[in-house]
Amino acid sequence: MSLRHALLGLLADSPQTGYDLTKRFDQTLSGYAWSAGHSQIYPELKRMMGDGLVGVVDEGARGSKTYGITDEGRAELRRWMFSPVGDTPPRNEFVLRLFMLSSLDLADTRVLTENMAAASEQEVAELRQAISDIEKHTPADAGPGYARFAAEFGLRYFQLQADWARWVLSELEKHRDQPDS
Amino acid sequence: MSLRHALLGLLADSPQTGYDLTKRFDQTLSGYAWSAGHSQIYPELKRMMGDGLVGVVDEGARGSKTYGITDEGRAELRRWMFSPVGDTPPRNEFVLRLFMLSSLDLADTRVLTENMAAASEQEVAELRQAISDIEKHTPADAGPGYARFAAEFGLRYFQLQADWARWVLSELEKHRDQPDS
DNA sequence: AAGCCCATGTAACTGGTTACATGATTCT
DNA sequence: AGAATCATGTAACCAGTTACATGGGCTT
Repeated sequence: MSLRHALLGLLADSPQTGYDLTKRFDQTLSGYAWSAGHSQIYPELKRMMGDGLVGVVDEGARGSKTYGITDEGRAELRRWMFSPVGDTPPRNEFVLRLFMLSSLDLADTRVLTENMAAASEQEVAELRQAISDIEKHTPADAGPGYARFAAEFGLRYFQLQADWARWVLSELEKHRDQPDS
Repeated sequence: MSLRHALLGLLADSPQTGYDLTKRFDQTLSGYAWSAGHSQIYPELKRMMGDGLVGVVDEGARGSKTYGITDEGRAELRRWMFSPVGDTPPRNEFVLRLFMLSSLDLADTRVLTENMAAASEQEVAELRQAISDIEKHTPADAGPGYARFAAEFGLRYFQLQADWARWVLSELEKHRDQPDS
């Protein structure tokens, strides 16, 4: 049940409403980590309150409830962070396609791989821009930048996709004389 | 509905039974692409036959049915391969944890990051071994090795995780004088 | 004959998505 | 006044997991 721990992690940073949490999922996690809609988040927050992991720390306008993490919640989050990974099976459509490349003929494979490389390079460029923006607005003596860490991971990930696709193209090039092997 | 396309991709390689397909998911795809159990695969194959994407090409012992991809199935697979990615949301527990690092104190962050680096390095070593085994048994004049492409991706992916984790540790080191920022 | 692997299926349940529904506040 | 955004919720549905169930064929 990773949704629960994702919510605990976000609330560990600062207390937030279900609405805020929905946006955070959309903006920061849904890229390559996890995703959830509000219809899943609101009921889960209630259940987590029942389990003592979070509490309502404030009620504002429009019936909004601000949830905060409890000590018990923090302990549970830490326990999860240190537990072995591996339970939830991965779902990565990009990688799935890459495993299926062999179902195409050579010409299609080249076109598709070229597309993948270009798309990944596009994402690299955007992330590089975003990171340099972050760094411009961060004083040199600030503490460790966790948002920066995540962005760096994303950058390296897309760079990997691009490099890998270019490498596949070069391997395919070696076989251009035997088009049907 | 990626399960359907994963099955089409596997059947495009060669006709197989539901049982075979279940094993292929386990052995090759469940690492970082996709996963599915037999209880999901058997009904889906039936539905796909209803939709004309696959057909039973052989019936063997123990009531086994060997499915093969149809022309219609091949066309659908190709259509999917060239369609924009992005529909199915990612689920990657490792990356989720990495986004949650900031919820730990500095000492815990160091220990956990060190663990992540070591685990990834272990996987790199195993994959490197597997790849060199593959290459030993492949004649130099063989066609493009798609299994090799996938393994290469895996290798680079775990190498990325390891490198990133080591980089985070070095960044944290820069801040060891301000333990609570 | 016993044990293992092959082989297929269904049922109950859980997690996740889409659609429906409502209303308050803020901005223009 | 109208539109956009804030804010929460439920219901129906779909995808995926776990558990239950059965039996044939192969090896020792």
